[in-house]
Amino acid sequence: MASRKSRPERRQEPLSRERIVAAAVELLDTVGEGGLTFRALAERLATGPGAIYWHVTGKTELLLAAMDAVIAPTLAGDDTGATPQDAIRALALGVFDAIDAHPWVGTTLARLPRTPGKSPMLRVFERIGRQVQALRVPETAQFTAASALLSYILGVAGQNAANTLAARANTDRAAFLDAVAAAWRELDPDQYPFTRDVAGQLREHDDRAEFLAGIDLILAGITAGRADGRTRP
Amino acid sequence: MASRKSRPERRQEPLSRERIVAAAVELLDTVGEGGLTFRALAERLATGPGAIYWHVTGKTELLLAAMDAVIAPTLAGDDTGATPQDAIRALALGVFDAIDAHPWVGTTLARLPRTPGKSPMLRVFERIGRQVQALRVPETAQFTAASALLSYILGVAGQNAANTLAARANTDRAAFLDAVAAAWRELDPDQYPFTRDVAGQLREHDDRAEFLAGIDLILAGITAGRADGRTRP
DNA sequence: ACCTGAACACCGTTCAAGT
DNA sequence: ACCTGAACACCGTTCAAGT
Repeated sequence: MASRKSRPERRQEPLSRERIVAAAVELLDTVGEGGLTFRALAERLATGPGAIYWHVTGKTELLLAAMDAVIAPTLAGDDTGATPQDAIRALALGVFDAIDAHPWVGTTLARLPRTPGKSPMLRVFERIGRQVQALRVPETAQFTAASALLSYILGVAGQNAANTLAARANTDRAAFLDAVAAAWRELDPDQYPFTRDVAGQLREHDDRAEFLAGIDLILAGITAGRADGRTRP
Repeated sequence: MASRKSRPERRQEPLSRERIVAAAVELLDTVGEGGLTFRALAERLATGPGAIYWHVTGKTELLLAAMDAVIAPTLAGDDTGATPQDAIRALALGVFDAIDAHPWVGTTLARLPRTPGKSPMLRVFERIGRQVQALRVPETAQFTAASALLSYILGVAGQNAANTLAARANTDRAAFLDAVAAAWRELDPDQYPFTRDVAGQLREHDDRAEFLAGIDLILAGITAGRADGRTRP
């Protein structure tokens, strides 16, 4: 239809919000949160740092846009057909995997200032909420249930991202977990009896499975006592 | 017993880790995370920035120490006498209140690199874990249960801290919640039906009560199906 | 042993000047 | 309208030099 240059020359592509955000994600994935710099970004886009400010108001907006670019695609799936529980599990795993692949999302989430209502996490909240409604949770309890699920997801995301980054800084994940387990076992038995007890479980533990088990715990709490009857007749 | 100057002259007090950490907490409380600067800290302590490095290895260690100074006192309480559920609620509320009073703790938590095993949150994990054991959770499920509770607490803490900071930046909390609710109500009904539905509940909602309700949800999940009998006989 | 403060190698952001 | 890049006002951290 429309005419197209057969060889688009990379250097002359005009700057745009999308190109900037894409470059930011790439930079964040490659060199981490500390590597996202207006100077580095400008160099990658073959301009000066000032040019970026024409398309983006500042670093905060850039980070929000980068997060959204990573999170939004994981919510593209269709929930029809699955049970609400399974839809929530799938949703949660999608966010988990996205943050596992882009740890900077997890560590950035907590730090960003809340513009009223507009956050990449609102998409997740909405999707969870719809499934909570499908679970037939009473209206007054829906907000609590959806918030609890989202908070848990964000909490794990942050922890897991921090661990991923720490593991990356050291050698690999297995070695890192071993180091943590070893450190736990050397704790003062009077002060840390429980932590020492469970240190052994750290080695063969699967972050993803553990995450899902926590989701199931909350789901069980949400639906507790209204399945086949109440505990007190 | 030992002789003591009656008027300790403030200016000559020697520098020490404790004084540095105390000044850091004060600075963080007063001017926020962005306000903690080695230069500002040095000025408050009447020295040069270099002096601080003699007592502290860098900014990360300083932040960890500041967090620990705020969190550790909230765990001083004694759990004997209370039910495990109540002990966990008290513990969780202590952390919640500490982070509510010092929002920078919540936003800092996720970002800090994990030194193997040594984190201010390990204290919380240990305390939760002991109560999970007291709940008679099977050994293989203890780690999952304690982790889920901790992750939820951290997730809420981060969210709440971000909200507190956003509210502080705007006018007050009530006005901020109103602004969020208004923004939610203006969302596209096709894309955000649930969020629009619950926007009304945001106004009379109590963060602390909501937090506790989430804890109870997880506790219910942890103890589900083993109180007065199983759902399937 | 502990402190000082200038200096180094960076930041985010702004803004006159260009096209 | 959009881009350039020097300049401003900062950072964390280091380190020779002092006491």
